[in-house]
Amino acid sequence: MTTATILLVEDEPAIQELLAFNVEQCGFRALKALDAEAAQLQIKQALPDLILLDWMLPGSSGIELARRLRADARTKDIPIIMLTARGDERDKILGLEAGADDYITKPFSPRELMARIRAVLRRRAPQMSEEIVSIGGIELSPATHRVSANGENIELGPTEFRLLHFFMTHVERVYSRAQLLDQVWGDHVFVEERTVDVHIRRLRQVLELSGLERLVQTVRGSGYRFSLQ
Amino acid sequence: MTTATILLVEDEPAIQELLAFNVEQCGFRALKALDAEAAQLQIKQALPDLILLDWMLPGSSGIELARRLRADARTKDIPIIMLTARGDERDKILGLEAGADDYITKPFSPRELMARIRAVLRRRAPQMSEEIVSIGGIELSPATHRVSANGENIELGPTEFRLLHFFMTHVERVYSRAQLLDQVWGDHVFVEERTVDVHIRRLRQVLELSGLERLVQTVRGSGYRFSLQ
DNA sequence: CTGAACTGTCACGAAGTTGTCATATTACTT
DNA sequence: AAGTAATATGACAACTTCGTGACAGTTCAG
Repeated sequence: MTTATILLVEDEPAIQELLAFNVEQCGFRALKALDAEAAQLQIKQALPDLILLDWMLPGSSGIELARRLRADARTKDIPIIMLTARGDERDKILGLEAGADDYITKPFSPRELMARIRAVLRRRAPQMSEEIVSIGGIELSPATHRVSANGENIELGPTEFRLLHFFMTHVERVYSRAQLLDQVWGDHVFVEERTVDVHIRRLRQVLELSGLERLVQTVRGSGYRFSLQ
Repeated sequence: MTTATILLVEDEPAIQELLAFNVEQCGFRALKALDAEAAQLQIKQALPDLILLDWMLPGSSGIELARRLRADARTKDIPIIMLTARGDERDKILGLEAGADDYITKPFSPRELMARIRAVLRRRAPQMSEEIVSIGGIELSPATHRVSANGENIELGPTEFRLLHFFMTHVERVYSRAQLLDQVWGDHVFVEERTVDVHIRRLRQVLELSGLERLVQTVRGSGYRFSLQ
């Protein structure tokens, strides 16, 4: 779950600051744009995960920007939440028509804003894989978050679960500690490479408890490999 | 099947009366609301089987109301037929997008209106029949809003009921707090994720009182799972 | 109006998880 | 066989996540 980037398009600096504060408070990264042109540049470069768009912008209107974004294949899937003045029904309708995902009327509480942001991001979030991975007597189901070896249930911590899932879908190949950190932990985390060793050990321990040995193999000087023999 | 209740949301009293007359003539029960606010109150209390909604309302628009209803888990399955002025294509498109099930243009014949009402009710019928869900000794009947475990009756609050219903129809799979909020509370309900924990606890409490344990399981770091094992 | 039922939020402690280190063990080289 | 580099392991403190009881705001029937 990498931190989502949110672009704030708002011409009033004071409000923009407020938004940025709230957004960052909740652990998101905030980008800022004061008008539609600046916004478009930012969007092309940074491809934010969500756009918070004030409907009343100087020059090119917010609705215009929304239309343009929806027309471009690269940006048409970026969700938009629009900020509108209270009770401006026409704007709401036009906005939703132009492809906004949700709207919020000023003034709004930080809590409501955050709730809507999370709701929209959640709705866009990719579905978790439904597919059951099965290999060498081990069965792993991401949807139910269960692992079994020869029918017996296995208990795994979150990290060991992800690690095993990765290995089961990348059999036979050797991965360095750095690669495993990228793939299983995420490429943004700062963690000692040796930490991988520890989790490999924990995974081995649980697997051996179920009579499965030598599945995770050490390749001295290179990394680890998941293999059936 | 009990007589269906139909809510008429129409600001023009004369037209509302006409609608009520026609509806009641056909053996349905008619509720009335003159604006969106009154409508929302009625809906929450009476849970009508169908809503006949004029698109042009004073204050908060019909589209607004429709969206709100669709966002709330309790009301999202209530069918909506919208009344539009002749040939207002934009409204039709928006209306269907917002979740209306059908539309009818003014002026309309009573016969046409009734035909559409019956059609929509019929279409929803299979869902309304709400077969009893039964699993692992628990029986849940959406129609009567009752739950029993091994024959013994169980008392559940509305939210716990919906939560259990969802779990019973989605066994084994793990759901995050966010997903449960979407599915059980509704998309646009803004509630802290931890609130889910509290309702899970309340549900567990009641179930354990009936000798059913470990049905709702915690999957640390991921969410919750309903499972018989 | 009053009391009961229900809901959402919070604070706190309990329980589980994680990253890191020190030390032991192993594998390889010479 | 000894020396050295790489890996395994056990311990542990910091950190997250979860369970739980309390509580205040609402709704609603009587």
